[in-house]
Amino acid sequence: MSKCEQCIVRQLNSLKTLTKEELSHLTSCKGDQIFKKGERIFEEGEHLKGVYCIKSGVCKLVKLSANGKDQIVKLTTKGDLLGERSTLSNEPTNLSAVAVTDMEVCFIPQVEIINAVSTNANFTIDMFKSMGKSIRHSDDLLVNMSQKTMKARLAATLLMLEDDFGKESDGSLSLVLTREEVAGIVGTATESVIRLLSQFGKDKIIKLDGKHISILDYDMLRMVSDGLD
Amino acid sequence: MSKCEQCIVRQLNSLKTLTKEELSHLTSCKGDQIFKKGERIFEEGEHLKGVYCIKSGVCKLVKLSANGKDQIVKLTTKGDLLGERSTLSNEPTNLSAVAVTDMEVCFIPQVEIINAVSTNANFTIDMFKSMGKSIRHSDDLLVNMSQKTMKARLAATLLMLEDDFGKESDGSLSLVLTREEVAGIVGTATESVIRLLSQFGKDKIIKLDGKHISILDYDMLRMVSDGLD
DNA sequence: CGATTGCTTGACCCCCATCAATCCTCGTGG
DNA sequence: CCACGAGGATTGATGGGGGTCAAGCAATCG
Repeated sequence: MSKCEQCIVRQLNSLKTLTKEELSHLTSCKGDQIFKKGERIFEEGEHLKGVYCIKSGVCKLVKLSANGKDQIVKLTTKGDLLGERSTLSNEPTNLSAVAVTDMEVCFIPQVEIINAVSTNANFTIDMFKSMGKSIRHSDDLLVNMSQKTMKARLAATLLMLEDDFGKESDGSLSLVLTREEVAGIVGTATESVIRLLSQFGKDKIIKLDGKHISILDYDMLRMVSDGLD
Repeated sequence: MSKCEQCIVRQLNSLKTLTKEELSHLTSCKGDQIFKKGERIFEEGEHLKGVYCIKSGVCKLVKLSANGKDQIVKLTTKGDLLGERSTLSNEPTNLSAVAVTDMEVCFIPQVEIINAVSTNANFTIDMFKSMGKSIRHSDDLLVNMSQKTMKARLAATLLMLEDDFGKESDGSLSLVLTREEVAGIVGTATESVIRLLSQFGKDKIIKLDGKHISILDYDMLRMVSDGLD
């Protein structure tokens, strides 16, 4: 069981504002967990007993829509917290969390979070900031989803994937998703994703190598993402 | 200038957690403002100096998309706070606020809010709850926008309008919007809204009387909203 | 090495964005 | 009181986007 004081990941989220005392206490009460690719961390409607801090791996937050298809609302990774708002507002989650890759996470009990909020003003402010960012993210996404064409949405998604997860030395996107998962982000059918991707390939905007995707022409991709093509 | 202590509207939002002392202080430093239909309370990208508490009227929070069309992200009304998250996280707004009807609002300076957060734990918790609700709302909307057909989105919008704003004694929706505004919520062209509305009318699901809309068959409307028709 | 899961392509057709023209309605000024 | 203009509402025609079903292929795994 690793110590929170020495955890690098912690620097990436609101936990960075905790004092040494708070951290050492946290070490003693947190729990470490492993989730394998495809496993579910929690389920839509579940009542969470604390937050999860991601040490490694990638997780998708999904919501089942009326038509039975999963919509990926957000991808989270190293340093992100899961279930903060349910824990803080003491309400069931509205999303399910599913491991996209193998993951290491720390579980932090609700009491600790509530405690930190009521005694550490820095922590509170930081949580407000991160929730604010979350809302902004949702709003931006909302406008994208409702106003852009599928092509533009897919372009935006590819740019986002590179921005958030980087690329390998060969230039391909580090995070490898199934076509179905990409479709879940874009909000369309997998066939549409395939067709659009192959069109981008023909247009030399991206390069397809099996399931690996490399972006070749960033400017063009950005233009497509803005609907200017 | 009315007193905060006696303000009924305050009961509807996080300000209800303030103490008598905090309220009487608030009375002395808040500002009252009137906005006429169509006026803009604040603009996307603006740096807010505090939050607005809506005493009466309706306001739309909009975001300009790349294609130049306004997307309505949220409608707010009596008791809602505007600009909470920008004020708390000290960042520019990502949305513009425009009066849909004439409005009375109170302006509360940022200092007061920050102050309340750092001294009043109840206020903090309540703010977390309301921001949590806001995120949940955005997520739900996101799934609706990305997965549903226009018809289903419009049906969902009509149900939402009745839920949030009620109906008149004659059964018509209390909040009267232009077709263009409805289109801005649904995320489509005004012509599509018109065509879909008239189709709902023919199907006896709603009744159209000029710009006034009455819902006749709730069950059917809910089914359409779920894409089960 | 079968079987399940994911990928790809084709065909079909409906939904909806867009442009254009007309009608309606209401507020304003003469 | 009426004329007129502007913004909103409506209808039509048209074409492309993308949803859906079906079938075949590749890859991964027990």
